[in-house]
Amino acid sequence: MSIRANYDYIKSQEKWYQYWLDKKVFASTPDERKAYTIVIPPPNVTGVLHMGHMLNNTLQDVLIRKARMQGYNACWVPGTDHASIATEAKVVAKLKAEGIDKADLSREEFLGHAWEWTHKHGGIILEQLKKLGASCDWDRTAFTLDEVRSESVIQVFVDLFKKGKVYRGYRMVNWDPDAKTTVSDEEVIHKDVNGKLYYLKYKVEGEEEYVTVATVRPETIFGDVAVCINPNDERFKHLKGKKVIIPIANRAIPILEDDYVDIEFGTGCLKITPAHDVNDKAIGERHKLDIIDVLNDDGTLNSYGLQFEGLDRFKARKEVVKELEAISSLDKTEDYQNSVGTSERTGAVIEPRLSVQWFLDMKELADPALKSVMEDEVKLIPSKFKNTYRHWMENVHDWCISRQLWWGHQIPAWYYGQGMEDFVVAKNEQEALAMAKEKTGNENLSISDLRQDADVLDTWFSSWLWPLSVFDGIRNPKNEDVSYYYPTKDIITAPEILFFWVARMIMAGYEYADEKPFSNVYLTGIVRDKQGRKMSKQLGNSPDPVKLMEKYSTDGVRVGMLLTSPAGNDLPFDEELCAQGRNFSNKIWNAFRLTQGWEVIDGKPNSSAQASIEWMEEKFNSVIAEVEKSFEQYRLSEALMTIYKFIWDDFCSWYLEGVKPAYGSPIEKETLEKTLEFFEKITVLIHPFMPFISEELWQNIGDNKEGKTICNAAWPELNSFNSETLKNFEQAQSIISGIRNIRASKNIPQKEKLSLNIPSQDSYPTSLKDLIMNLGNLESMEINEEKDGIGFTFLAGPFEFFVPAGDNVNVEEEIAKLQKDLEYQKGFFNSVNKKLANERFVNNAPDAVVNAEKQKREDAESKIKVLEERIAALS
RNA sequence: GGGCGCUUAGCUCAGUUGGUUCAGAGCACCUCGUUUACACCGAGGGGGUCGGGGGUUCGAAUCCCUCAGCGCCCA
Repeated sequence: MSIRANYDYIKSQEKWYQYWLDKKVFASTPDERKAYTIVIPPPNVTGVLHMGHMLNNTLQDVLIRKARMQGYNACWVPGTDHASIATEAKVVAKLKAEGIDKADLSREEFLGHAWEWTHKHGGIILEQLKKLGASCDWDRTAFTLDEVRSESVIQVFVDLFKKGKVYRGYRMVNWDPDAKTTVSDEEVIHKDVNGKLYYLKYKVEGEEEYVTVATVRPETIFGDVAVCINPNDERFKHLKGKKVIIPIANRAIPILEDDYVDIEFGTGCLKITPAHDVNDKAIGERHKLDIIDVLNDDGTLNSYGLQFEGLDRFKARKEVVKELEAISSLDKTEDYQNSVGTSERTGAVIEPRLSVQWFLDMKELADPALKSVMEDEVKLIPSKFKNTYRHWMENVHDWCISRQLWWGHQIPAWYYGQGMEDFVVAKNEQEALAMAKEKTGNENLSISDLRQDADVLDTWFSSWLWPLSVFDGIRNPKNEDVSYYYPTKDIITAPEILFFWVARMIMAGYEYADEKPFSNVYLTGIVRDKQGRKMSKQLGNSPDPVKLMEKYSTDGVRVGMLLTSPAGNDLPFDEELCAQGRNFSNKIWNAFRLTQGWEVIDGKPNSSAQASIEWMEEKFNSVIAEVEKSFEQYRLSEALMTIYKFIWDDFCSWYLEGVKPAYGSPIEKETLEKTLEFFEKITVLIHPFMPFISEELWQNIGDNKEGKTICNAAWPELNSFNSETLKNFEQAQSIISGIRNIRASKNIPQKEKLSLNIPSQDSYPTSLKDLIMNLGNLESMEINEEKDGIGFTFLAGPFEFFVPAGDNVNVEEEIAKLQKDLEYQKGFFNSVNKKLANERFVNNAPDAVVNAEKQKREDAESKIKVLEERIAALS
């Protein structure tokens, strides 16, 4: 292979991804192995990759690649979401730009445009996922609006209707006047805004008196049907049974009494507008009041708004206030902070509106879904989300599932008359006709008498079936795939859609498979910019992940994102992180380069190399143990950091330096073989995180790689390790560091060989002598307690080492340094001593703790002695 | 308004049941180095009264109370 000083990642990435596709490495079919399944959170079909996807899909890829190497039958199912409201909005905007108005199109024509748009943009995001190395089983790519998924959705709707859980109701819903559709409670974002509270005067009919009501929405006075007071309110007793006149409208409405009215709040007098407020509607029902809706679909006032008809509600508000002022019906205006619901999708202010919609009764569905999370049958990671989850599930509302859109699954309900109950729900037209005939007893009904509901279902009504529907488990329960792959293992998603999606998938899982959909829910954070702002298209603060991958390599960006993203925490993104990832990649590349540049001779490892090899065996196993522990807890950042430090510090800085032959000298064959063996294991270790460079190197280590891939290489097994070996090596490391420290602080050149006097045979592991001499660049290392000469001392463990150093020594400086050290040790000794003198400590603390303190005291004592002797010798 | 969570080095975060290894890691920073894999580098180093106050305990970053600031969810 060519050995460039920098890794050529662009070529490598293309080459290996294609290789994996050609070899069908990611394809999965049921077999005798255990399955490890992840279904992708389907991105919007017409979307493009953003940083959130990058993070989310890298995490999935790490998990699935590791599982694959561990011998599981790993299956990561990709797919896309039709994203009803978002896609329809995009298509409408696109048509508008071309001068076409949606209202002028038939449903079929519009859907034609929508499909065209989908086909044009649909593949983009999946191709981008390939660029980031996603090891999905592409043969299984699913779409929420394809045939299998659509039929599944319809089947579930029909089934839930039969079970009485899906129903049609005239209810207050959240109306998005921009998209002209309802949205679910979960899609409404409440924002605090500074508004005004208007005090309006309503004249009492036949009297010269006025009552004052406070409202934030004066434009709704046209929908008023009553004014309400608390029955216990003494101030208004005399008005009972009278009527008031709505200003401008000049319509008389009754004064009613209801406990709901808070005597303390506002004026104690409440206007009742059942069409535009949930609470008003409840009062209206109690008093059997009319409902007057004053708004059109698009948020403008209708004919009830009289001269304000056609004005948008906010414009109308201003005009109405002006008019009220002009006719002296405005008492006063106050600043008022209130909460306003806005649409998650369009940002429009949501209007509460009464209309006939389809709902799903959630109560029974929620029970098993709540239980499974509370009992960790389905684990939330991090678990702090359990509380939020429980709160939501215990207060779950019925789900409004109909949307006044065309792009989506059309509701399978057919109407045959004008009555509220004149409809049937069926899988298709034929069945509907048969049912309608039976229901009406009218055998003469024909298809043309049926009219299908024009609305489509909420997008989440298809996504909630995803873990089952991707395996066709709704239409064909117990089919081979679903039996094998379901329940899936992990789902990786953002906390924002915990309720939209995760909770509902759990419900659907229990309802349709009698089993949880996944075992672990890994909740990622939000990717933010340096100023902590959420990355968004509008702000333009989101880097293009594809460009980043081109600049820093895919592996580099993956590492950069993973290094700083513990589950549930936001990720303050910084390009520097990608640079760190790229640097790491380059470090590994060059370590490999080193191993390829040596001349090789037959032979056994020299003593320094032998010591390094023995240590590396144990170190590797201890690292595996640590990594495995992190993975168990889904602490992927931690696992990666452990590997990062292991490779950079332990393998490159210590091991390779330990086995590296002197310049120009050859390496023993066995040492090189061992080294490459370790290297191969290291490529395996980093593969889940850095799929490309690991494959590139793995292919070049050892023989018989023809046609094979690291993707299927065995993940290292968990072995025990000898901690004595590790401890000995650490002692050698601190001796070497001591020597290096002296060199650095005394300006002794790296090349100048030094001698080392060691206090005793026990002060260091003898098998590591040559390693110490090698890495410390020593010419001799002798047991010699004589430290009276001129030189420097340092402590490694409890032992004192001495470096004779002739001319380099500044005696006064040295004594001052030793004095400072001595003072510290004395202080430390005193504090430990004080602790041990405390009877209550000695009596209450566990023996291990007390003994440790005693050991500390002993060590300090001997250090003090050593330092004092040394000072005396120098003085 | 109700509920939940967070506050540890300049930044991002670890810190399991209070006690060996408890004040840590990575990055950033400083010093030195044109060494023979890598300057996308090496060796070495500095930096925190663990948000404030109080309490429990022989002992608190860790448990309790309280105050302050921040964030999330719900209405």
